[in-house]
Amino acid sequence: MSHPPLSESELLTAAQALSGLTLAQLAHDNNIQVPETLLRNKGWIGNLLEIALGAHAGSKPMQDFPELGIELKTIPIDSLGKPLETTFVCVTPLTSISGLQWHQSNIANKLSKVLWVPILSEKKFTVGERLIGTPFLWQPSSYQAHLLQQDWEEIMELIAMGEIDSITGKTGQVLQLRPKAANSKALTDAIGRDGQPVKTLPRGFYLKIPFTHDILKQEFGYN
DNA sequence: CAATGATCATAC
DNA sequence: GTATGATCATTG
Repeated sequence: MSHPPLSESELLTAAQALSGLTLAQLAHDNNIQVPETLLRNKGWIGNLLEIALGAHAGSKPMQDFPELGIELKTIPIDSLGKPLETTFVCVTPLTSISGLQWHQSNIANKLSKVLWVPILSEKKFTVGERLIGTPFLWQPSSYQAHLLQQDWEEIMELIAMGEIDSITGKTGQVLQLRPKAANSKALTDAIGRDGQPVKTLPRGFYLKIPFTHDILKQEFGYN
């Protein structure tokens, strides 16, 4: 598919039609070469699915399918359906954040509706051998939304108070703040302990594995 | 061996 | 550098 889907059902149907395909098959269908490893192609799977589903290509801070209000996320899983990695959501704003509310944040918008595409990515598989699982649409339950908002507010409060360096990957129940940069020497503006401008490592919001695991269990059940 | 911290490619 | 797509790899 080279055009954007016109409706939610069209998108879901197109995505589910990919279920069972290997990444090599999908890559071939889209005239894309399969890398031997993801070491230098970390976003390859996500990009492949974007192309296959006609997602809005671009580097703007918005959903993949803005007209449908849907964000596309691939998620690597093992044979038991457990996520193998955390899920990156978006870059975290570190300045001009006073008064920013959860409901107007980029992360809340992106997580308001997600098309999850599980990829069976066990280590014994080459990239091309990995299998596309069953895609499904998800919207956070009131409880999940509450957990996300709580973590977001805790983290953003610390950032606003100039305590970003006290935040680690352990902060938060379902959401975490971690580096999101080219390397550990990258610098961006943030708020210092006395409210003064300081330089720090760019950060991003990630969904912790137990949280995304729960989403998958909720969809597919245990076992 | 899970989880946190570090890193890779690309467009602009 | 920022924003897109994430996974790598060292640490505990």
